[in-house]
Amino acid sequence: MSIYDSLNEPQKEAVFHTDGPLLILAGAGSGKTRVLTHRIAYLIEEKGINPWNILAITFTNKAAGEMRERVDQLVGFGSESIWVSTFHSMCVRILRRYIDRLGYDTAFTIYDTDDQKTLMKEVCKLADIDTKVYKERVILSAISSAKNELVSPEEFELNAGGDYGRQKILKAYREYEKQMRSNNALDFDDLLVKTVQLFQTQPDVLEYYQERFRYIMIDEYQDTNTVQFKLVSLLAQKYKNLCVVGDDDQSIYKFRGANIKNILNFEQEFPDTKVVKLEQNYRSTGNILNAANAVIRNNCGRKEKTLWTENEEGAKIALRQFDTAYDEADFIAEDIEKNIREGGSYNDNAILYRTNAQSRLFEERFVAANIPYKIVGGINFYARREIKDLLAYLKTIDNGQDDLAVRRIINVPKRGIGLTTINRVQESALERGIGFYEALKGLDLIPNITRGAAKLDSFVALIEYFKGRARTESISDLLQEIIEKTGYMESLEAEAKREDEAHDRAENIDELLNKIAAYEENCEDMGEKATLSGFLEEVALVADIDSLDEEQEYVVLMTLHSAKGLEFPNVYMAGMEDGLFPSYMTISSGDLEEMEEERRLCYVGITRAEEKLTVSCARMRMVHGETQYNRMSRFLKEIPVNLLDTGEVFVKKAEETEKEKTVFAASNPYFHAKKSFKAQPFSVMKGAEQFAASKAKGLDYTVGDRVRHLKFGEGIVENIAEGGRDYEVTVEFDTAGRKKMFASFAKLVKAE
DNA sequence: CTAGGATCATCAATT
DNA sequence: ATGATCCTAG
Repeated sequence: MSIYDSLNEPQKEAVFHTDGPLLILAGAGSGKTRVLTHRIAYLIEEKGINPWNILAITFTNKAAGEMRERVDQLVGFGSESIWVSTFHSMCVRILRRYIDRLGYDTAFTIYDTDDQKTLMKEVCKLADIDTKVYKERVILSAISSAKNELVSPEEFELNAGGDYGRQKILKAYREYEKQMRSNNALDFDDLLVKTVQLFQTQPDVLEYYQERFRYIMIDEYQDTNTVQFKLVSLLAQKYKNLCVVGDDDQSIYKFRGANIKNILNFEQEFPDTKVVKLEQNYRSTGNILNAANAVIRNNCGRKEKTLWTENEEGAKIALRQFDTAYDEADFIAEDIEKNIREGGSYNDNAILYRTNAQSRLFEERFVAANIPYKIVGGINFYARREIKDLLAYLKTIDNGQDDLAVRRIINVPKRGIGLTTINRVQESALERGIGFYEALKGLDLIPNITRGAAKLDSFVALIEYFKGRARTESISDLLQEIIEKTGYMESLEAEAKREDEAHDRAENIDELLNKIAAYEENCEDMGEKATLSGFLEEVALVADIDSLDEEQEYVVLMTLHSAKGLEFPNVYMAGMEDGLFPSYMTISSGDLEEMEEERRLCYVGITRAEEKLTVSCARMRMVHGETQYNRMSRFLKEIPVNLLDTGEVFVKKAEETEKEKTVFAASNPYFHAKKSFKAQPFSVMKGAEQFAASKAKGLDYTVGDRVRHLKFGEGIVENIAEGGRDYEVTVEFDTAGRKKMFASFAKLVKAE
């Protein structure tokens, strides 16, 4: 009896195929983690591979930890020398060792999204870019896509051509790179890009890692992007022992640059690839699986496969529609309480939603009902103000080159150092080509600093003092001292606007101290030295999901994206409404591929459920402070009715919806209400469906056109929605504001 | 020059 | 509803 007997045939095939490229197409819940861990065990035990030569890449740190644990259980030894990590952590480890070859200091700092935005603001000022026209976010995402596609500023220039907007972005890209370099900082994308650059320019480094990683495994391969693919192919080039596991139906990170072609074209990229399909699902009941299959079937660009299961049919999928989002939250809270009364435990339940904002309603209900819960995602712990402030102190002490960090804390807590003074220092630093902190140390060289000088001096003295302490104290003690010496807690009290705010923030700081202590302890266990930079690096790469603990008794709330790779006995998918999921952006863009990505997300959600799935929607909800009226999500209509339990009240309505859609729509009081599509002249023009619809009816105007109304004057058509026997037209009038009207009554005329 | 208050825009998903 | 920018008083 060996550990491999419990595997099914295709699983065994995958485990025993150890040499050469291997593509495992693993449907949801088909036991891919089992395959990966058994494969590692097989490599070590049966093939005598040194664990040291194995690299496994997972999507989250949490998954990495679990994989190590499970290998440990199988093999009993050696798992600690397997390199299991995420792409980003792997790159950091490599870069800490070799990035000096690319002209960076190995003590580089990692910028998160907030830092990037702050820096971009700066960049736009320097490059004379109007952030009203080119938003920082937009520029940053353009740069990020460029990096993800391995497009350098030089190549970007070649592609930009004469396009004015592209030229602006190019300018920002150049300046951004320059600033990043002088701050000795890398953003998330850089971690990957620089590693690829390192491998491409330093053959000896590449050779070293190729030798080291003779067997490579990659999980969630469908969500890798172009850089990651490049990285992997460089590493695997020599031995070609590359095993990737993925499911094209679960690719949900296209917006982040994930390239589905990486999986669809794997066989072309790596000739002689063995392909194994895992189609037996062990996770979900028959009904849940059938619903998932029915939904995903509506997508075109996918590898054909159908999941099947030997599990029993199980309960039907509960579909509930409510008048308001409050009712929805009430129902779910009550339903969970009911489950608990019947002997269930909190951590069997998960609530999944499309946007983080939806968590608030549930949070309120749960607090009121005394239900323990944990919200994953939202504002990252390390993105909170108080945490970022304190980390900025640590960064300043650790790496004086990080201007952003220094500027963040120079007046926090308030020291009477204002913007003007900071700008003077900045200018002087720029002129002399040195860092901000360096400039601070040579104050006397800066003109026009008179009143501020004393304050700046004492700030520098404070930091220098801390630097001295950092050499002898532990990180925890250092942070404690920073908090005391700066009077940070007192300033929190003074700044707090809300009752409890200071208290909440203080709790977060305690949590930070705990995390530092845990890090120091962990280092001790591993026999490594706990360093400030080590801690800062760990901090930069943790995702909220990493803190999820299955043993803890709480209901988990998170976005559908975060739920990837997890499973729960009882799952609620909330807010299943057109406009929320799929989102307005997707609907109004008319982009088929985007819609398919949303559908995949829905598929991911459904397949998280083991025993019971509840899908729910509300007719009315507040979004961004205004009331929206939404219809049931189109994805729900793709689930066959015989798999659904619609509840007594709802049954009638569901039938009506099916048979007499128009009548139902017209009699629905909410139908006439406002559906606010925001004005999006460019994307709306692409709205092919809407365009076709309005044309078909013979309206002589369409979205984006200027029209004239008898009473309201001229305006722009923002939206044309089909409903009942008429079209509902939304017009933004120049003088009368936004109005919604029926086309047959409004008598709108196209104006030119 | 700095701090505090008022006004204004923005608002998917994540390492 | 929340965070950034503008404006004014000290």
